[in-house]
Amino acid sequence: MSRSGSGVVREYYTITELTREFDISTRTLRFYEDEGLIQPVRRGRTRLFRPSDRHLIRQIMRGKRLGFSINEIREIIQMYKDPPGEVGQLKLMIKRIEEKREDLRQKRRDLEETLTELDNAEEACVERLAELGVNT
Amino acid sequence: MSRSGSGVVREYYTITELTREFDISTRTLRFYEDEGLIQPVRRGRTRLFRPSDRHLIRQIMRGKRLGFSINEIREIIQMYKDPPGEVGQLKLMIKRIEEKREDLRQKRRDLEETLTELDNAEEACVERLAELGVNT
DNA sequence: TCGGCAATTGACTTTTACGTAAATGCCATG
DNA sequence: CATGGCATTTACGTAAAAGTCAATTGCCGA
Repeated sequence: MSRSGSGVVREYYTITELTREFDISTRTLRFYEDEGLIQPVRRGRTRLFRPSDRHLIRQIMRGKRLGFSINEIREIIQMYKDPPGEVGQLKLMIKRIEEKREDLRQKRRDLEETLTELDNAEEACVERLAELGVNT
Repeated sequence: MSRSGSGVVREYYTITELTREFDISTRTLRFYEDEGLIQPVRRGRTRLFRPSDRHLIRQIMRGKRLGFSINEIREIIQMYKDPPGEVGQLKLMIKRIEEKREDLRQKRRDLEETLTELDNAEEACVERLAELGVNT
């Protein structure tokens, strides 16, 4: 049972569909292709994006929100891919993954600290409002 | 007891001390001053950074690691400051803080997802190593 | 007073991540 | 078959966030 046709999972997405879904421009998607982050197939000159491309775009957007550069995102995407066959490569990959995770853990610490400080700032505002006799 | 002099809390830091501590250039600190993020006092033309400036720089670096732009960092720093006196301003401030917190919560979700995927990627590598009969 | 080093200033350059415009292709529809 | 509507390619533009470089300038100890 191959489940091809008009099922839940689309075969292909057009570039405009994806620009709408992710709220980015066609220029940006073409840029990501130039950068080697995605490789949509072609029908003639027209790009056809598969679900795997769509998933990659999702990961790219996530990386962007976290403040990673295109190069860093490229590295992270590499890590998601199938592990290499050679032992040295595998060990290197594990090392890189561990580094990136340490990076993310630092970001998490930064994030929690910032959230805490914003908590305090908001509370100070609320208290100030209370002092002014404002019924929230 | 004013605790001035060679105590634990320094009165002033020089620009080079801070460039070493935070691993940034003097150009960068001057840039932040131009941008109004810090206001070191002057002795003659020389900048003297107080502990409060140092703390601000710490916050700036945190914001940078989280991928915030200079403008966003400026906004966040504003939020840490003393709350305004006027009710309308206070309510606006609270709204802005809540928005920024939502932003940070999104980042946290992105972060956890990315960490999870890197976990899986690393595990796949480790398994592959095991398959190859490598004793970790 | 002089040498030297640290700090400042200002101008110019660089990198990243796209935006924008112009010219053209492809194709369905009336 | 002309028209509209996306798509594509190529080329140049740009804003943010510094980096780099050169020319002072201030200050401190000998």
